[in-house]
Amino acid sequence: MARTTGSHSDITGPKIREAALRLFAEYGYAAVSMRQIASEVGVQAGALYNYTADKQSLLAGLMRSHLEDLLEARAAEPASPDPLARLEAFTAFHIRYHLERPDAVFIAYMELRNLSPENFREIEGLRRAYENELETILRDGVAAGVFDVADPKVATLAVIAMLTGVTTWYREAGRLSRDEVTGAYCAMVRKLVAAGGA
Amino acid sequence: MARTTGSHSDITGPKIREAALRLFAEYGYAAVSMRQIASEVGVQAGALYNYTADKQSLLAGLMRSHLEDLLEARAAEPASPDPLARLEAFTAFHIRYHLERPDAVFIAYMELRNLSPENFREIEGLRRAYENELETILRDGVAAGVFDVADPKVATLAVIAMLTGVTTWYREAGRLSRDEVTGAYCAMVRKLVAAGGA
DNA sequence: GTCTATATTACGATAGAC
DNA sequence: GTCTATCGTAATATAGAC
Repeated sequence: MARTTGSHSDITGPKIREAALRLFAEYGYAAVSMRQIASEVGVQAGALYNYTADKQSLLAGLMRSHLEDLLEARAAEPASPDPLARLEAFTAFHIRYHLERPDAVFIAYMELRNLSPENFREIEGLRRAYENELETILRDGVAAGVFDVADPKVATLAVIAMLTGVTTWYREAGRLSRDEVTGAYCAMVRKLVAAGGA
Repeated sequence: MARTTGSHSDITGPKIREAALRLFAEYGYAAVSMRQIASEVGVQAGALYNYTADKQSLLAGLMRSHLEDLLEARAAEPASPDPLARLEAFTAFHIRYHLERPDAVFIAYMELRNLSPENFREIEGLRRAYENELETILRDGVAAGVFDVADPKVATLAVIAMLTGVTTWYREAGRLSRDEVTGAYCAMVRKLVAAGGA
């Protein structure tokens, strides 16, 4: 199929999203201008509006994609009847997935206040769905008698905060490898929820 | 002592800092204008520059004060020779102090990237000093044989992330009181670091 | 689909009167 | 110490040519 001269819609769209992701993560949504994004992509600012209604939609789209991808990737993980195995799998998955997408993670946690109310509700719903994955594991483990968790909701938030915190300090060139970090966190999470004699 | 008409330096300064703290926490440093801050205080924008060299200094000052106050309050807490008692005290202190200052906490964690390089280094040093408080407790407990922590540095960051995460979800009108939340986190932290038979 | 040009609005910071 | 007024710059978003 012949293309109109200067028609790059199939690559410009993703490039805009990549540039926005990187710049929002580095400088913050409010501090990044549409001109900066356009400059990074190699087009003029006006051209961005062929791909997004406004700056707000660009941000919301990035956050929505991140959380939808997260839920999808999580759903694709193999399940297990054993709560402890599921907990370890969740922990390893969470750390791996988040360390691989530091920019998206950063934005999804830091730019919530820059969402419009409707967008905020939607994004919060997706986050809640993800948290429910862990909460269900904890409740199942308690019901099976293998976990000792006084308040599964609080424990869920505590564990996710702990795990996500890795993204704030982990460096590829640092003292520990990803596997070592994952192992350390798996051990801590296991102790945190362990029943009596564990 | 007689005052010049319109002289309010002794109250305007703090009011500016309070307004900036609140607005930065709600909308983000980059999204808040000097005019907004001035309007909240009840003065014109130009008057702010009698109290701060520029917007950046205003932010750095808020973060410095927060972390210095945190370290000071922590130092004023009674010590104990027992690592477990010190750990519980640290946990309770951290949660209480952070829940009492949600705006300052939010800014200190979210606006790091908006600091100039020199200011960033200073603020990071203060944060590191606070983290060292917990790391020392963990190392002492390991040395005493009452804690089982494979990597005290990682455990320190994990615990602090877990504890600070409370500020993102705790609501005064929520299901749990501060004491209940503190109790829940103390129990989780205790299990997280516990040695064998604990 | 991208460009240039621009409408409109707002920003941080400063100068000088009072 | 605060005001009014303003300088110089940059923001989001749109219009119309190509």
